[in-house]
Amino acid sequence: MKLSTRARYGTRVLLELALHWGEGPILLKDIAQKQQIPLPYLQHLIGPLVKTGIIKTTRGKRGGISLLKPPKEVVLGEVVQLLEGSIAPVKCVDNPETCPRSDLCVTRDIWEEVKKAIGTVLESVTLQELVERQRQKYGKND
Amino acid sequence: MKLSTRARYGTRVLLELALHWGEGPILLKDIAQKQQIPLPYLQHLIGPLVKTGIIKTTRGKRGGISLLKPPKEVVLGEVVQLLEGSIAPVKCVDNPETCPRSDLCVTRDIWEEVKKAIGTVLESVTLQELVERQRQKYGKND
DNA sequence: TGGTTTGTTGACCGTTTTAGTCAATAAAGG
DNA sequence: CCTTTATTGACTAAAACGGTCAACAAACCA
Repeated sequence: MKLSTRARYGTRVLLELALHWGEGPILLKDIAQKQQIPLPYLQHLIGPLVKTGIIKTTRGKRGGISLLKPPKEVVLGEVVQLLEGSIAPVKCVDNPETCPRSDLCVTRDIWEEVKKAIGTVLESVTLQELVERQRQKYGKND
Repeated sequence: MKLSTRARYGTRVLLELALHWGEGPILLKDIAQKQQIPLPYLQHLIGPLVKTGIIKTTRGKRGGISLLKPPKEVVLGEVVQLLEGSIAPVKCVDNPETCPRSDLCVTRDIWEEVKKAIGTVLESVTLQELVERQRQKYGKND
């Protein structure tokens, strides 16, 4: 029932980008350092984020990565979903056909409710909200 | 973000016991067959359930395992918690000291909300309710 | 043009976790 | 004492996971 490091790191990366929204590309190296993520690992993390159009990358001098949408429009649900593959606590919730007992299994119904509950929380949080929460904790100082 | 097989099997085992509440011990072998769980695996599953007093075991002829409390009093939360170790989606929610950034990390706050949401669902379901749901799906026929 | 900066990709590795098995043991019943 | 049944511990195979390395590609700059 643990979230993968991919998803945890991924949200932190996007939070970092959201904090610097509007300031142009941020270096992977800097993100790695600020968020304490191994750089080579980070390099792989961003792949899916680019592919789905959440961030864009810029190469060469003064390059880096940056958000494609304003923080207000990026919801945590899609991010976790993307990096985690699925937020369902069991396979059969997303793919009933993987278990022959799916249609009559009452425990499956519970796992489905769990998935919904998780989804509700994650759909209700945007990067913008994370930024605001962070600013409240830290004060404006980065 | 997947539930372990331990937890999935475990709830099915308890459901099976709840369905036969009041009928005396049920053979591990029968449970294994009905719920399609490998018997040797099942043998290990029950260990923690016995230890925490959710079920009791009886050896020898006409032995097996049985619930210690009525199904109404067994809540899914404690079962999953027990078999899963924890329902927190990240370590730092249960043990803030495992991450130095815990007190200032806003993503951690979100994971905490996720944990609460999962907990709320699981605390709201008892074995008795699973039994009733199952009877509704199947009719009274086992 | 060529070199430097930066992201991109794919192959690879070591560890841990997980699901599952096997076999030896212990208790209860008949 | 023999059979039935649960208990325990050692063990294994496979997958997942976190992480690294190195070769490559694009953008920029001089």
